[in-house]
This record gives sequence, structure tokens and C-alpha cells, in this order.
Amino acid sequence: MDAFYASVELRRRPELKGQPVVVCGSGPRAVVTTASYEARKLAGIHSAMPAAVARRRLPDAVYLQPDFSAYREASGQVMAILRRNAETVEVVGLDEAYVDLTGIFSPKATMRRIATEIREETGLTCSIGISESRMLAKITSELGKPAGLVVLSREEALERFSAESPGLIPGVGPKSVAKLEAMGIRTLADLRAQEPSLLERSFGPRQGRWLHSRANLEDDTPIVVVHETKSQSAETTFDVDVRDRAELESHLVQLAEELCRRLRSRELEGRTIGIKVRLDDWTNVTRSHTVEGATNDPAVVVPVALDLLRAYDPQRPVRLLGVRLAGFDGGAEAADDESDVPPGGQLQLGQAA
DNA sequence: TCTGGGGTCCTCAATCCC
DNA sequence: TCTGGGGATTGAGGACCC
Repeated sequence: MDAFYASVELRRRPELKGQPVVVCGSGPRAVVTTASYEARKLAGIHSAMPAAVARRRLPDAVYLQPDFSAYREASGQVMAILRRNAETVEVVGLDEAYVDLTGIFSPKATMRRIATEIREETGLTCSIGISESRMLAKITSELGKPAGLVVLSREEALERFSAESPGLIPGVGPKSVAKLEAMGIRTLADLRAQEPSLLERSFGPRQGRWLHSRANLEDDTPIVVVHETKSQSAETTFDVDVRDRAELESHLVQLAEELCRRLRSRELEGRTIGIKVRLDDWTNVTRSHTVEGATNDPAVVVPVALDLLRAYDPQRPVRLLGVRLAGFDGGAEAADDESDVPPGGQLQLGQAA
């Protein structure tokens, strides 16, 4: 979906159309969640940018607090349209999905029709990439933003992207790009030309092979319909770093209770209880403990979380505190339906994002 | 005026069991 | 009894994504 949260906001405030809109929190440490295309063009505002920087660059933009229940609802509308038009739809987050188009007579016409239905029924626009794999569909969908539909074969992509940074590949982030650059590898063509053994030495056998196949734009990741929840967490960044033990503990209790409430509403119970602490110098520390039986009971989770925090005993001011539960009894929520996974071989995929 | 919140997956080490 | 090779599980840390 294109600038999804901002677009949902514009849908209910049409008078803001044409103005730069930035969706972000209001605290001193908030970051930008979504910027409308106007805000992006005018001042280079993008998601994950500190909201304070955005406000400095573009004081006259419209700043809105995120309203996730509205975004969840809009997302549900869009995904329902995808599902009624296609057998195999994998939803990734609120604003992104993959559609398996294997065996569909005219993928392009099908996706064009779906995009039209989304626009007419929700007032929102999406960008679509159609290619031979999940990864290529995703990269291709970026080319059409906003509201475009692009079809690209692997052959065409190899040629078109050979001078691009390896960071173009989803899964290759800033750390990997820097490491590759230090090795003299600056483009996908450079990466493709590497001996797999060299990449395996630097990145480990698995990651090395993965990098090499991705450099050749190869990907056979299947589209899976059901995503099983593996963990759930609640965390908060304080407006001002906290040193006081009692204050930390009281925040931790609240977070644990909030997490348990959400877990109960989804009927999820986990065995591994963990805490996360981010210090003022940005170091992250996690501690966890696995209990005998699965739980979502605050009477169990809260004492374990408190014990973990006391045992760690942070020696610096704390910036962020979080609680996590994992190790759910497999199946309670989402019985994984393997039968919907398409057969291997050449996949034809569309991505609406 | 630095840098959110909710996730997934991977690696590595330690430990336990077969 | 000694030794070693797997798996599985746990725990910590880190990269990455939306």
C-alpha cells in the first residue's frame, strides 16, 4: 500500500489532500511512522526519522498521532479484497501482501482488476510488482510506487539492477552493506562475481550461500497463507531515562500486565518469559527464563519478569524497558495449513504493497 | 533535540539426552 | 566404562523488516 497510514488519515480528512502529512507520535523520542508523498518530496521525510527532525525540516506539515485501530480496519478491508480474488494470499504486516499467481491465465489483468477494486472500495492505492519470485515481486513493486503496476522478469532485473547496491535485496541491511563495501563489493554485479566460498568465509556458510543466490536474484521462498505467532511483547521507551529501581519495576509490572491482557484476548500462552532493557548508551540486554507450564497469567509472568530485572540490575540509566512471551503451545491459534502452500518450481507472484 | 514498537530469523555457546 | 557424534532445548545477542 502507498504511504498507508497517511493515506488512511487522508481518507477521513479529505480537506488535507495535497498537504504534507506526517504520522508520528508526540513524545520527545517519537519517530516518523509514515510520511505522505508530499512530505517525502518536500523535505525528504521518511519513516524511522526522528519526529523532531521532521518537525524542524517541515514545521508547517500536518502532524497526526497514529491510530492503529483505524489502520487495522483498513488493512482488513484490503486483505479481504485480495482473498476473494486469489487462493493464496500471504499477508505481511498491515500494508503488504504476496499473491501466488501460479496458473492464473492473465496475472497482469488480474492484478490490475484487484487494484481497481481496492481503490474503488477503500479509496486507497497500492503498488504492484509481478515477477518470478517473492523477492523479485517485492523489488519490482517498489518501481511502480505510487499506484503503479510493473512486470519484470528475472532476466530483465539482472540487467536493470546490476549497478545497484546489494542493499536493494530485502534482507541485506546497512550492516551487511557496510561489510560488503569493506570487501570492495559495491554493486550487485560485484556480488554476483564473487566466489561463493569467499562469501561463505566472511558471512558463514548459510548466509554466504544465501547472499550469492540473492545476488543472482534467485529465490524460492514459498508463499505461506498462515503465519503462526511465535512471540508477543510490550515495550516502552521513556521520555527521560530512568535510574530509579522502584520506578523501573512499576513500569515492568504495567507492561507485563498489558502483555498478559493481550495474550489472553488471543488465547495465547507461552513458556518463555523475557525482559529487554535498553540503556542510555543504546546497549540492549535481554534476559529470559522458561517456566514449566505455558501461561499468560500476570501472577506468574510479573514475578519472573521482576526477578530477571533484579538479577540483571542495570548499572546505567534505562532508556527502554520491555517484556516478552514466547514458546507458545504450537497450534492453539493458527494450525498451519501446509496444503495451501503452492507446489515448487516456477512461481508467478504478485505483490501489492 | 537522535534514533518507536512489534515482530521474525539466525548464530553461537552451553547443556542434556540418546 | 570410555568416548564421541548428533539432536533438541535454552539463553544471549544481533540484523533486519513493516
